[in-house]
Amino acid sequence: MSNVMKLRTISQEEEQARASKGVVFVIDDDAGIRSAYKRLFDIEGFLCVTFESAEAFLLRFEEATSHLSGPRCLLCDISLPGMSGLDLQLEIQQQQDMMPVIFMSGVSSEVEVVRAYKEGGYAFLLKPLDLDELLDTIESALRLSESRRVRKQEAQDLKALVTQLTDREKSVITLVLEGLTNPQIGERLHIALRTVKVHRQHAMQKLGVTSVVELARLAERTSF
Amino acid sequence: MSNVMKLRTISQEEEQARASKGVVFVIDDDAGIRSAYKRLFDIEGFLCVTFESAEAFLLRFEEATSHLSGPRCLLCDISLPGMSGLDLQLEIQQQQDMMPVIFMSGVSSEVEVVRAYKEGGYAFLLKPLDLDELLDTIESALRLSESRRVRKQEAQDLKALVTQLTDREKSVITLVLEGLTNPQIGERLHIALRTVKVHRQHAMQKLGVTSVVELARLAERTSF
DNA sequence: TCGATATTTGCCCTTTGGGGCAATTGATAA
DNA sequence: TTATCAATTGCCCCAAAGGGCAAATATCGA
Repeated sequence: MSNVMKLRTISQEEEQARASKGVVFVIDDDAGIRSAYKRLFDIEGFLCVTFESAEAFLLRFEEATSHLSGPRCLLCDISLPGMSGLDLQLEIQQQQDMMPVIFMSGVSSEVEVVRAYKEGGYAFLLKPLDLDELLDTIESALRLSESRRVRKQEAQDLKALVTQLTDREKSVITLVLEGLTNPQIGERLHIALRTVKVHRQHAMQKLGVTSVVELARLAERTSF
Repeated sequence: MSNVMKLRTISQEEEQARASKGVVFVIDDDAGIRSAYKRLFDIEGFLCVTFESAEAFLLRFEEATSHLSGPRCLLCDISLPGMSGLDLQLEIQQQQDMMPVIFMSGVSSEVEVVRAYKEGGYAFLLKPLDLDELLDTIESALRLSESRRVRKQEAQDLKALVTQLTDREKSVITLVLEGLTNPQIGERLHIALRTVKVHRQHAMQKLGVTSVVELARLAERTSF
């Protein structure tokens, strides 16, 4: 393995390690400001990717970070040449990711601020920026992003489990969750007691639960 | 019953009916504006109570509406003589009620708007107000207030149920919720199987559930 | 001191739950 | 056409849940 390869490998690991702590996208049309933020967030241990415009962000942020996992947020100047921060925000809210957007601005009208919040902006920072406030905001935005991701992942996992069930198994489990006993379920579905037991058993196995309590807990977190 | 009494009774019923739809508190130092809002919200079927200052609101809103139940929100001009809308907002966030606060303002600096949102303001409306937007905002704030109330009520009810349980019953139920069987619980607590069953039975009765599934569901919504 | 409540346990009985073993039927994929 | 899988059911067995009846102890407020 060449030295270059070694370095590159280390860099990828480092990249993922940073991404795990948080990916901070920065959009600003001033190259100096971009590099200042990049330095700051690099020091803080985040992975920072900067863009010069909203259009550039939409085009490239996905390919730039799709191989990386971790919470993410966007720090965006509200007044940008081309697509504005507010319009970008609308785009982002449409995506499934819904990454929190933190706006910043030096010369904002109150109308812009109100619109930013109304359209789901996570925060609005006015220049001159307070460094501690900036970092606090970034961190809480990343926490929100992470908790959303976790919730979404859980929902997906559960959905995957449930789709493994056959129709019969699903209907049996549904009645179990309504509190019916096996004999009652048998009557309801016009099947023998033994059949109910088999379906119930299979379903419990597939769902990876060993007691009704676990089953109920799992069912609370999804919708059968 | 005198005619006056009759009228008063009807008025009280009407008052409660309106309160059930929603109580809208309005704070503005301009008497003309206050009465304009009052007329508007009266027409819309809400119960509207106006105040000329934040101080007056804090002093009198509770006695004025404590006998009435229903969702509530506050529509407040941000610039008021004396205590400002923002300071009032801080007070309100401390209360258990946490009624949503909608700010309005004609001449707001963006700093004020940002602070209002950061401190938990529900919305910010800029003058000139759009009537539809105002009503939409009021209604969604009232919905939020209502859902908070419902959630809180549920939590209280459940807590009341749980405190009815004796220590022994609680510990048995806890282990049931961990998925242990009665014999296992008996071993764990060093009590006879029959004793476990009795505690379990009593606890289920007190909690008003008839199956483990219901028990688990209930437990998901509380923290034992 | 007396009655109410909580805690405990034993005996006994019925209903449920869980599951092994075996067999049939129908559908679907290789 | 064959093999796999879902659905079905019967027989049998054991463990667990639910609960009636009765009784002993302990605590605690009236």
